[in-house]
Amino acid sequence: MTDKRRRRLPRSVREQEIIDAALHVFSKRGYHAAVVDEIAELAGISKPMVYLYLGSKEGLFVACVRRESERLVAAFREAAQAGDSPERRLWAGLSAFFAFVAEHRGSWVVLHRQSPGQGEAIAEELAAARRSVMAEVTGLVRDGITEGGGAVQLGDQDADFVAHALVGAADSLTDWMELHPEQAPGGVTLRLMNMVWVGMRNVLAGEVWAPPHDE
Amino acid sequence: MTDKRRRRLPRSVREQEIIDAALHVFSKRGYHAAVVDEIAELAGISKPMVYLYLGSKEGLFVACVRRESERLVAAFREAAQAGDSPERRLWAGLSAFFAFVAEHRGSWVVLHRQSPGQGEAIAEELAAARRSVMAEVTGLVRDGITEGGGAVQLGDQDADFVAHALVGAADSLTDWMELHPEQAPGGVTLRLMNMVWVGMRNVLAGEVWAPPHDE
DNA sequence: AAGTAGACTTACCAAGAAGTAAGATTAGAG
DNA sequence: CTCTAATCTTACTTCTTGGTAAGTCTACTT
Repeated sequence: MTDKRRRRLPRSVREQEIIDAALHVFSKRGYHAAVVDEIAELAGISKPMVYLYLGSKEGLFVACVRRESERLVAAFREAAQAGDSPERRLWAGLSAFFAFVAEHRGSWVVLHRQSPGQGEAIAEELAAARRSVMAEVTGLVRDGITEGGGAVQLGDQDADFVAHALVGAADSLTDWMELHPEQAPGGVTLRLMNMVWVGMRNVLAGEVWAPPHDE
Repeated sequence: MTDKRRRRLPRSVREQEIIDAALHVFSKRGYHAAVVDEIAELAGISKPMVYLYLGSKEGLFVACVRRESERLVAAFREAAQAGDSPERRLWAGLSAFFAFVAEHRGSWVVLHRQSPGQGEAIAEELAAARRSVMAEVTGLVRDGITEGGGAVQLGDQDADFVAHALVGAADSLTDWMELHPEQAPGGVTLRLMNMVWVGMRNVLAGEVWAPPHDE
C-alpha cells in the first residue's frame, strides 16, 4: 500500500480514497448500518472532509454505485467485444464478470445486495446500475439467440428472461465461490456455460421440455 | 380482512399479526431502516406490546425469518414430493416456489434481500434459512443427476453448484416477473426448466460445451 | 516574508429511534 | 359483583448518528 500517514492529498486523490473506504464499509454493513465516522476513519481523515467532498451519506453511496457500476460494465464490455462468435463473447463476458467479482467482492455487494427502500435517489441509482449491467448481458444473449435461430423463434422478451436468469445465477454462484475457494473463476464460467448454453442451444434447435400433464 | 379495530386479542393471535406487520415493513425498508413504531402502528397496537411479545427488534426480525422460511420450505417440499420422476419433482418444486414468491413477495425479500452484517444473531438465522432452502433444491438436483447418470459422472459438488445457479436464477426471475405481470408463474417455471433442465440432461449425456482456445 | 487558497480538525447540535417504567383497562373466573 | 391476570397505553430516557460551525494548518505564489 502507498504511504498515507497524515499526509495532505489533493482533492481528486482523497475523493477516491474516501470512496474506497465507503465501498468497504457499505459492503460490509449495508447502507443504513454503515456509519460515516467509520468511513472517515478508514480513509484516514475526519468526518467533515467526507461531507465537504461528497455532500451527504447518500451522495457517498451514490458515488460508490456509480464508480463501481462503470468499472464492472467496462470490464464486461471490453472482454465481450473481443470475440467473434456470440458464444465466445458471452463466455468472455461471464469470465470477466466472475473475475471482477472475485477481486472486487465489495463492488458487487454494494450493487446487488442492498435492502430495498433506502431512499429515492439511491433506489434510482441502483436501478440504473442494474439496468446497465442487465443491458450488456441481454445484448449478448439476443445475439446468441438470433444467430442460432433454428426451429424455435425467440424474441426480445426471451433474451431478457435468459439474461435475468443468467445474472441471478451468476450472483448466487458468487456465494458458491466463497464456499469453494479452490475453484477458479474460469471453472465456474465453464460450468455455467455448460448448464445454460447447451440448454439454450438445444431449445433453439427444437428440443423443448414438456411439462408433466396435470391430472 | 377481519375486524381488528380496537379489539383485545389473545397473545397467540396478536403475535402473528405483529409478525405480519413486521414482515411488511422489513421487506419494504430493510432491517435497519425499518422502525418499530411503524410496525406497531401497522399491527394496530403500541410499541411496548411488540417488546413484550417479541423481546427486541432483532427478535422480531428473527421471528419473521423463521416463520417465513418454514412456510416456504413446507410449500416447496410438499409440492416436490408429489411427483414420481426427479424432473417432475423439480418442476413441481419450482412451480411452488414461484407461486409462493408471487403471493408472498415480502417473505422472499426478507429472506434473500437483506444487506449483510446486521448482527450476529440475524446473520446466523438468515444463513440457516438460506441453507434450508438450498438443501431442498440440492436434494432434488442430486436425484436428477444420479438418475440420469449417463456418460458424464457428476458429484455432490455439482449438485450444489446447479442448486446455487437455480436458486439465484429463480430469485432474479422474481424481478423479471414484476416487469412482466402478464406472465403466469407457471410459464416462468416452464421457461426456466427449458433452459436449465435441457442443458443438464444433455450435459449428462456427454454433450459438453468447449471453451474457446486461448491463443 | 507575507498572503492566500485549499486541506484538514475539534467540538458541537438536533433529530430519530430503541427500549422501558409505571400504570390504565378489560375479559373472564369464582 | 369482585378480583385477578392478561392486554394494552402514555410518556418518558438514553444513545446513536447525520450533519455543521468555526476555525487551524500547510503548501505554494508573488
